[in-house]
Amino acid sequence: MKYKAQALEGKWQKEWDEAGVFRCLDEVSAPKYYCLEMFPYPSGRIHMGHVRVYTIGDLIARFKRMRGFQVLHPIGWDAFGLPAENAAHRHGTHPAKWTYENIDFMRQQLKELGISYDWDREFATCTPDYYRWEQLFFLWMIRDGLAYRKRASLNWCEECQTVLANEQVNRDGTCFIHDQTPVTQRELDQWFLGITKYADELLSGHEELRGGWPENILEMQKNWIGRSEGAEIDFPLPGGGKITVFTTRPDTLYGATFMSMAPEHPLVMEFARKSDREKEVRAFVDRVTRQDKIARSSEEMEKEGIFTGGHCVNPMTGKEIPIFAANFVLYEYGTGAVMAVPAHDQRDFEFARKYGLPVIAVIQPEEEKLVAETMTCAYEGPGRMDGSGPFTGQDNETGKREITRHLERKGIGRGKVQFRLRDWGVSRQRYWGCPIPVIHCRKCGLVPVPENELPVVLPEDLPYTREKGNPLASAEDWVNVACPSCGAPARRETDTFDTFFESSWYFLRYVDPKNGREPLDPSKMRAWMPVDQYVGGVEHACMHLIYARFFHKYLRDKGLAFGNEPFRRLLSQGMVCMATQECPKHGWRYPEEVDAAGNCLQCGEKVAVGRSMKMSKSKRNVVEPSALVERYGADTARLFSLFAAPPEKDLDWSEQGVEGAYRFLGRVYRLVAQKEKALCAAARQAAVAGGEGRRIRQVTHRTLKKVTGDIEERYHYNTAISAIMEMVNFLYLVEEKEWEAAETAAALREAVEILLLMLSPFAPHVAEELWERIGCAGLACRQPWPEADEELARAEEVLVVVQINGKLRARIVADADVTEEEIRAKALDDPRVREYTEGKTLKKLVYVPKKLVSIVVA
RNA sequence: GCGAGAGUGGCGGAAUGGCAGACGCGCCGGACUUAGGAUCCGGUGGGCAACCGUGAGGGUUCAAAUCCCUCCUCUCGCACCA
Repeated sequence: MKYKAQALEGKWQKEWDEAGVFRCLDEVSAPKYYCLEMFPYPSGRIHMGHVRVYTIGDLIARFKRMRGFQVLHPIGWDAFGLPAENAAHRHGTHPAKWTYENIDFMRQQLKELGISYDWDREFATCTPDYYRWEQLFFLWMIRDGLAYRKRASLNWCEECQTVLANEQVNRDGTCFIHDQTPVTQRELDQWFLGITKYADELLSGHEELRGGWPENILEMQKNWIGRSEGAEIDFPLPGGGKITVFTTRPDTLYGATFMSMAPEHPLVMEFARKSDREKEVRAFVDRVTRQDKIARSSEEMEKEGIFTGGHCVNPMTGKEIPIFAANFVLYEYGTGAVMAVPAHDQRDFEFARKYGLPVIAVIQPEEEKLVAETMTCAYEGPGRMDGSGPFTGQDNETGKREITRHLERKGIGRGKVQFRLRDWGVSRQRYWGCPIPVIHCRKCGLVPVPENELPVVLPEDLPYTREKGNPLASAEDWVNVACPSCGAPARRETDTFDTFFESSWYFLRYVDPKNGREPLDPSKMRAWMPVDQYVGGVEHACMHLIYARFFHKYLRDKGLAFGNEPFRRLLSQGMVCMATQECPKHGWRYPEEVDAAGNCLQCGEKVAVGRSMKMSKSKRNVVEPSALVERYGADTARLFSLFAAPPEKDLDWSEQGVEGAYRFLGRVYRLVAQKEKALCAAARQAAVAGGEGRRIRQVTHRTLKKVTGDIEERYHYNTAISAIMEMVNFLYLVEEKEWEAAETAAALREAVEILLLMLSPFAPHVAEELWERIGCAGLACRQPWPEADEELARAEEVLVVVQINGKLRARIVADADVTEEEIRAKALDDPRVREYTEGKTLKKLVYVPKKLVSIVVA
């Protein structure tokens, strides 16, 4: 009679596996549904964040299967990446070994959770069978001019003799391994992908996604892409040549009194050298380039600059203006130089006041007249053009267009749409990644590896040491090759791809994961894409999701993908959080290092309970999924994850909440087990009945309608579960005799069957077990989702509340088909209402059908 | 700093302009029991009450947790972590 999750879960996982119920076949007539969760990085073990995403995805997959869809629900491993190298560095384990062992362990953990994956489609991105195709895509991209080389600056540690990721740089600018060594910037040639060519389409594609994607994600992407309209303007240099700037305010051109350049801009040092200011300018540039880029763009950051010694000419006024290097100008954005209009840009204003540069107001607002000398801040709003030659008097929006036209006619400027989005740097100076299929030849330069020589396989048998940077560089057998073009000795590129490369197309490969002839089979792509539901963390809002959309568009242009957008719907789930515990002597404590009374098990001191934060090993506020499954079973872990919060919100982990979920499943189990005999004896067809039978059926169908809507339309699984709980509470209160009487027993059998089917996507193992116990044929997870009987689900009575002057004063029960007149009369006649309205004038009466009557009296 | 979110009982949450607190946890009481940290049943925002209550303050409305403005606090992302 007792609910024993463990034995029962193993049994059903085996049954599902043997029946192959989750294998997704290509040739089926049912409509397709592609449900995908963001694949995991094989970091070692599953964490609660994984449990949450995969449970949400599985709920959707199982639900859609019951809804009659042929569901594709795959899983794989995002298996290249930095942690494998860090592990190698720390523990001496080879990245490949570490990765494959982690995959084996985590696969087992996912299987224990009973997630309904088609395991036949599993792959790891670190295998040549997968990455060979992205090497091919890259060769295409080179040919299409979408991949190109550019110098870019990188974090460099002299001690490691290698490039560092941002996360490997300490806050104080030192190396994460050698905390005495300052990280410097070093310029290297890198591969870039021209994602900005798709910038406009990535933005306009939002129209297609609207409705299926959360609005906040679209907003974040929009800001990330950062489209802004303006103009490029050439400022001639007195000695010949020019500097081009991008501005969104061509209307303020007459007010440009100096120019600011990014300290990294090569012209900065050139000007300095020519004017003997090299020393002081160099000092400034060195200091600023060491500053944190985020801090540098902050508005609060002190605006700093230095005169470079150079001048250029304002093309409208013909005046020479000085050129400064300034800490707030970013080299990556626009042209790395901006015209400074202190009267109409706050940053320029602060800068001009600080360095005593002229301020000229060229836009006048409606209400007041700006005088440069008395301005205390920049005026950035609209107005009329002033001191702007022939444009004076125009409205500034007209002025933007007119000045741009004028510049275009004279050939010294042009209208330009600028994006904040930058081209994607994909080179990584690392070992554990996909080799970039290029060969460096002395004579021929960069030579792409010929397609028929792909894949360039990453040698996994290299001894891995951190000592000399990327081990690929010293793998002589691998690095030294004959140039494919001239046959002379040449060297392979030793950089590997950014791991976002792999995650940008894995969802396409799942459709046809074993295809050895081609990366993607067009007919299968047409059949299965797009992904109908994508589930993943909000932290991927910009980078992964934009890269993946970009890849899909490129592959569409190559005729391999179809449609414009790969993910029709997106659900971005919140984080899993838990309270932290801190011992005054031993610091952060794992939950199992604290006793029931809240004392540290090591020293007995009282631990301080901190506020709930994202689960992380560093704070030790983590719960091991395996321990949870061992203790309560997978169904409890799943049910709690779905019940504790709606999917898009952060979830607070609570041991007691888990306990509650477990208790609920026990309650369902006992209910069915206790009534097993009566249920098996009951008729299989619930009749349209009156009395108690009808009441039972009403509860059943109302619950079914609510649960269906919560899953299908609202994506609120927590309220779906609470509705199921309410139904179980109701069934517990049904009297013994009703389980026996024929008519009510049939209604109760129907209730229990529907209950188990509703429970099946949430807690599939226990649902399966009980489904079998009450003598139902087949697997619960293969049954069609039941249809709610609208007639039974409909409310027969409505509760109308009466407000008087905004305060709730009475409640009225009426038939569901009540008319407005009836309810008005009934409301005004109610004794409680009369008490408040007696002797007063009725000023207003609002009736919200079947919900509320609002009376205003004076 | 910029961008995106969140803030409701003792706790997780429910209610998306219309009964604030569904459901669960915790707590209190009862039943059963040799026993209960099992199970089943009931109660549970505050206040004696009028009433008061959704981070703070203002506004719109017959009606605001929900819409608008100002502010506070917290979380996530910011391009080499995935």
